[in-house]
Amino acid sequence: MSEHPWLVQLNEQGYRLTDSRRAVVKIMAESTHALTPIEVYDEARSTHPALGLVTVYRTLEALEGQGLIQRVHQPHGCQAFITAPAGHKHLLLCRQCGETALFEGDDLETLIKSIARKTGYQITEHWLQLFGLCRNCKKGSA
Amino acid sequence: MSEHPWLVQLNEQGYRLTDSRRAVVKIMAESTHALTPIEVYDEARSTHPALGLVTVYRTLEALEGQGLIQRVHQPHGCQAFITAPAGHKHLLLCRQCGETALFEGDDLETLIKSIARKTGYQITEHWLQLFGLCRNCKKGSA
DNA sequence: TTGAAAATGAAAACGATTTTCAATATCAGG
DNA sequence: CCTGATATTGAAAATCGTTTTCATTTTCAA
Repeated sequence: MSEHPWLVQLNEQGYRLTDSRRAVVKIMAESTHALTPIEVYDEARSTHPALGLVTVYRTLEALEGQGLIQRVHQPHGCQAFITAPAGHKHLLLCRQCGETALFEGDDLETLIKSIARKTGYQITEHWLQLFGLCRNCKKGSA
Repeated sequence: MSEHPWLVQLNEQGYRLTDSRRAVVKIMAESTHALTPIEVYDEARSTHPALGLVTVYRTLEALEGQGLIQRVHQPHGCQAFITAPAGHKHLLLCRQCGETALFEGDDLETLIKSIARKTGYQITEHWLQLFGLCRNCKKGSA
């Protein structure tokens, strides 16, 4: 049985591989939507009914620590997670169905440098996130 | 006694003016840092010791509803509020002292249009936030 | 001045997250 | 393949931030 790359990475970092972790990783790695701990819990129990919510929290924490998932901030709450993009990408979220898309955004360099000059701040990090309607939801609401 | 503009606005919207609201408004309107409900509570009680935390929550909710304050999202939490800027501005936060600065950022139009074209999303809102060190904290850590 | 209605603060309820802990599962070494 | 040290688990309890409930107080229009 060959393990998912995330499990391999966790294992290399000293984490043991358990069915609970496998169940959580499967759900998170395959989702195109941001999922809250409870949502992960509910979905993952279809594979592994004995799973506890506590373990979901702990596994999400480990995955976040490894940079494999990231927290998503939204107007309605900030508990949901998605797969972390490789490289520096920004997030685009559908307000209706929650689908996420990613885009490169480093045209920001110029803007950021100019802000740094104007404000005297040394800027170390930036968050850019867009909200809207995905292709599908756009049709539905037209 | 002439009231703070925020209180005038609340009053015009049908809210009654109370000492509790005056205390919360005073703290929020004068702060240059993002404040959590508990921080507002603690600071406001120096003026009005009888203040209850519940009333802080309710007043912050009213102020947010009026667009006078806004929630700030940070890596460590998303419960803090700051004065809402007039017009569309973006946020710059000092990671060390929490001081906030604002800047205009509508050079984003081009970027946003291009993302919309590429992804098929209809983009309705954007969040841009920068983190770094303010002029003062930069010195301290050098 | 008065009284209806809004607002208050204390306490209880609530939901999400964390901690505690005894039982279980993993996996390196024999 | 066993075995055992130890990481991991899930249930329950604890905790934290926030919301609701409710009897009392305050505001403000009449």
